[in-house]
Amino acid sequence: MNRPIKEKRVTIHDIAKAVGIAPSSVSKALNDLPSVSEKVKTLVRAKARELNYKHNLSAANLRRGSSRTIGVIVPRVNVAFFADTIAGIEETCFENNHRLIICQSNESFEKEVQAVETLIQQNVDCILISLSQETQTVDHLREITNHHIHLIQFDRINPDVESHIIVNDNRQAAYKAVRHLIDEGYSRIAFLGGSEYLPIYKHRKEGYLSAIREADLDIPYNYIINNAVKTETALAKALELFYSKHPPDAFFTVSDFAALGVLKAARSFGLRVPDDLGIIGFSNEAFTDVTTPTLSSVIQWGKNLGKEASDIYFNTILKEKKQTFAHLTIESTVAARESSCRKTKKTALETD
Amino acid sequence: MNRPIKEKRVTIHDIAKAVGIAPSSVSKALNDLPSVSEKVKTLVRAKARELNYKHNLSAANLRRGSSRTIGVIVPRVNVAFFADTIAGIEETCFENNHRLIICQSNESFEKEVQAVETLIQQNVDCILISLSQETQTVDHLREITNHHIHLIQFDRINPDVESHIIVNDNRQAAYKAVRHLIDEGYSRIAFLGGSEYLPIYKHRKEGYLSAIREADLDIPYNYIINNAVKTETALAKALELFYSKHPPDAFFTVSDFAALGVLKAARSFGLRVPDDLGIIGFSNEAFTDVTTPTLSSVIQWGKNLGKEASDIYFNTILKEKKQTFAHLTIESTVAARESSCRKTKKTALETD
DNA sequence: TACATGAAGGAAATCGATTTCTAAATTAGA
DNA sequence: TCTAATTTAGAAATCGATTTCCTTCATGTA
Repeated sequence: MNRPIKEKRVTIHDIAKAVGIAPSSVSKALNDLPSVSEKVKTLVRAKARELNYKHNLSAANLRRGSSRTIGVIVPRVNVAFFADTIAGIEETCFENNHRLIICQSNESFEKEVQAVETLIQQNVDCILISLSQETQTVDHLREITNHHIHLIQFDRINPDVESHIIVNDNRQAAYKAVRHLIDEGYSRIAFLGGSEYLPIYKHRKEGYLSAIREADLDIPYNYIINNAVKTETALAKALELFYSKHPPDAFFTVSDFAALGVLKAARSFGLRVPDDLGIIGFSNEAFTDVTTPTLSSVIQWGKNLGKEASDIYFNTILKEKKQTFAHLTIESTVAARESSCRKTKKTALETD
Repeated sequence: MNRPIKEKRVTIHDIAKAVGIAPSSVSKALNDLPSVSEKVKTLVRAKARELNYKHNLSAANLRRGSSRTIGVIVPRVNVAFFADTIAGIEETCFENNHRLIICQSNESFEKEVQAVETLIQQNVDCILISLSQETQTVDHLREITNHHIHLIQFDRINPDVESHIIVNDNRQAAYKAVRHLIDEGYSRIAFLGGSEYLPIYKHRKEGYLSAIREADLDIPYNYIINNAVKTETALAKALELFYSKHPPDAFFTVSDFAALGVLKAARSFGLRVPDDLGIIGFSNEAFTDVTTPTLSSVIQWGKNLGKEASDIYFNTILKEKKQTFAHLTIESTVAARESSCRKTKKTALETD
């Protein structure tokens, strides 16, 4: 007798019929366009709520050609910096009534290409991307612009692709970190870097070198080590140096994980941190706060970067309709915690 | 002279024209349907690649009524457990050629409702959700099923809503954690819990109590403290107990952040961990590995849970078309690290 | 009074892929 | 050889919201 089963989705036609007007007017009312009276608008809005109408994005996208959705692709969502960046982007999107789709590349080139594909198919209006470590070619980024989707690269970028760009000032940040070590009286400062091919790591190395040169410090060639971003590699490399003829009295590492490795190495070798050895890492991972001693690091203000990045879309692109590409740089801050402060002693509870 | 500007998107009609067949055949070819010959299929696929055709999901969604996309809503993406869960879901989606949209509620009810709204509008086929701490009502979850979207609740669930459910065995996990403390010779075990209204915390408390009762331990009423999941609150509560007449000799906390607070409190009070005080937390956050001493915790196998959860959709719902609701439980594991092992001593480098 | 102006609403085309139904062509079977 | 069965391909309707014209009607102005 009763045959409920599959009621169809409520559409603007249903609202139109219920209110007694044309579907086109309903659409205009819901979009708050000027060519429909306030009276009709309130009527439509009320009926929409009553019928529990849900806007069908697929239909609107198809017609409009835009989705009021932006996509972001990051290597990993559970890395402090990217989590912060996403938080910033999210906030801006929310304010501007846009949706956000988050994709992870997991540092894999293949997944990154897949993610780009997905976002293009989803018809997003803008893609924010930070490249995976594996990424060497950029055809997939060109795809994005070919499809008339706005492209904003952040942090891990490739300058060969024309796009809006927003980065951290890695050179300057590294310089400040090393400067800080020097100010604390360290002079034999070793460097644990990343891949030479990624600009972020290259710049951190340059910052390190310029601080070293400026202070006129003498650094043995073996103090400069690439490809040591992980805890284990860093631990091994640090131990090697501790056993060498001229061991360093401080480490600047391009990742906090490496800094942790150095800390473990120091502990197992019997060095006191910060008295015998200074350590400063990079990125301000959550755990830097809970080690003993706490780890100094460089704060990248990811949330801020995320906001600025999405602002490029909402302001520069959408509102001002500028044709030129934005190119922004965010300054970082040194978080001097226990592991690098032997003059200006800090304790765990009062750090930062 | 040259007028590139805005070439239109390549559609199946373009392919159809180029190959010399009907658009409907192109669609069938691209979807690998049986009613079109192999010859045509290869022809179409080649031409599609050549023209750089991109499937328009909005159009397909609109027509099909489904999007081959699933949505997941979590309180936070940068919490170890949820990051793992997402990784698991992602893998399964990838294997099944579905897209994944990730949303964060940031533990806010309002944002959670917003996220649900977004996903309904995006026409996702299935929503996986873990509720925010603020969530008390569930009308928004009913919305999901009203729109004929499959609903799977995981971890932080509300049993009042009919849906597929997959949870961790929190009771059992807590029981095992406390049991472990008892086995290590602790007997005055305090409990730092969460909100009584969230099942996960309620269950952890029950597990704690059952282990205590089973061992016939005498626990003063003030050892059982709710709403202490954060580092600072835990630190304060722990200190209070240390100063009391009958201080505990161990803590079981429902979060690793709380465990960290206890550790800090112990340090500032001058207690040695694990000798004077045993500590075990919950969730196996990344930082538990790097504190001194390392923190024992409960591993929840989030990735596994994520896989099982999405399997419910791909297997139980899609393939088997079962009408009943799945109800799964995942077992957790105690990670006994330094902070709780005074009999079976562990060192930082050999843990786990 | 006659005309211009503008506001408010509607009809119909459109976005691009899918799907149903039909027709043609091929193969098999008797 | 002729009919039935089976492939293969195409025509056309469809999904739901948006948008571009129009039309109508009210208001203001000369």
